[in-house]
Amino acid sequence: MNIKSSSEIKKISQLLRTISSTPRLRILLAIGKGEACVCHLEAKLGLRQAYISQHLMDLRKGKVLTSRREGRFIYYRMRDPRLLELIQQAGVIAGIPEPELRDLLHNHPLPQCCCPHCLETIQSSTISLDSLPILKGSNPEEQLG
Amino acid sequence: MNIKSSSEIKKISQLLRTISSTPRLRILLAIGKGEACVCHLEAKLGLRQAYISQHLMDLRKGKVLTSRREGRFIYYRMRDPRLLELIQQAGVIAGIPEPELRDLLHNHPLPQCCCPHCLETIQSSTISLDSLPILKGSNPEEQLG
DNA sequence: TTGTCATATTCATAGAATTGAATATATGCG
DNA sequence: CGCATATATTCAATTCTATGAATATGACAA
Repeated sequence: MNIKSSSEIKKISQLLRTISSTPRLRILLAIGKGEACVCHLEAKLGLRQAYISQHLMDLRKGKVLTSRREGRFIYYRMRDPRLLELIQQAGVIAGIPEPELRDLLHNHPLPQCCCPHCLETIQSSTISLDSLPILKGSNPEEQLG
Repeated sequence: MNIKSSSEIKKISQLLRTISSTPRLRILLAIGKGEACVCHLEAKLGLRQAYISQHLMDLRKGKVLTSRREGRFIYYRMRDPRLLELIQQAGVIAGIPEPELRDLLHNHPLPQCCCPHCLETIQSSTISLDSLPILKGSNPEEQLG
């Protein structure tokens, strides 16, 4: 649109715009430094699958995330881990106090997820299996491996 | 909208959204670590005054800029200078090479501007006055002090 | 092949952001 | 005061973006 609006500025603009939406920020914080599959994010964020997939598509198009298939599951991770620091710095500038910020960036365990990664986490964590919420139409063998 | 979308995430989201628009990014880069008045930005960016003022209003509402009046001029500056580093870091993550990034962040002199600050800069700079572009309806005495 | 599970895609639309045009305010000067 | 300059505000129209609903794809198992 503007002659002087260089392609470099457009790149920065696109990156910031891509990560600035609330659901996408939540997805990025949920992925953190590791990996997450869609069902993981679904369980963690309480959003519908199709909705999450749409935002994951945006994040892929915006070169923010990469994906990797493993059987039926697709795992997403940051293309550049420095992005997490950028978000953190944005939080600092936005005036969020340290404790809240730390909490945002900390990844709590995820008993509601059914993917292999999370099952491992649950088995090796100190969370009592009795405290797990009941999954709708769930199959105990699948849930607990 | 989403129960789990905390107010902290909304703050980060709002900050990023505010700075992510191309014209606003350009304004922020033009201000840099210093101050700038509207006419300065107008000259530097080649955008209309009302348009710039609109975005400055957004940036003020988004707590990104503060303003200070000095006579007829109003000078804007970053509320938090770390924001410039954030933008720079976004540039790095967006894959902009160092030289281009350095150029984006570097503030070139501004002969087209008429505010007292710029007149000082021109007078103390090594730029030949003969090379200055002619302002429409300009008054040489005002231009050169 | 049929079925099921995990995930992706398409489409329609409500709502938000961007922008242009016109106009208003505020300061300083003569 | 009346005028010029610097900046702000309002309003309407267009253009994006976000979201929901429905459906499609792709892998695996029986």
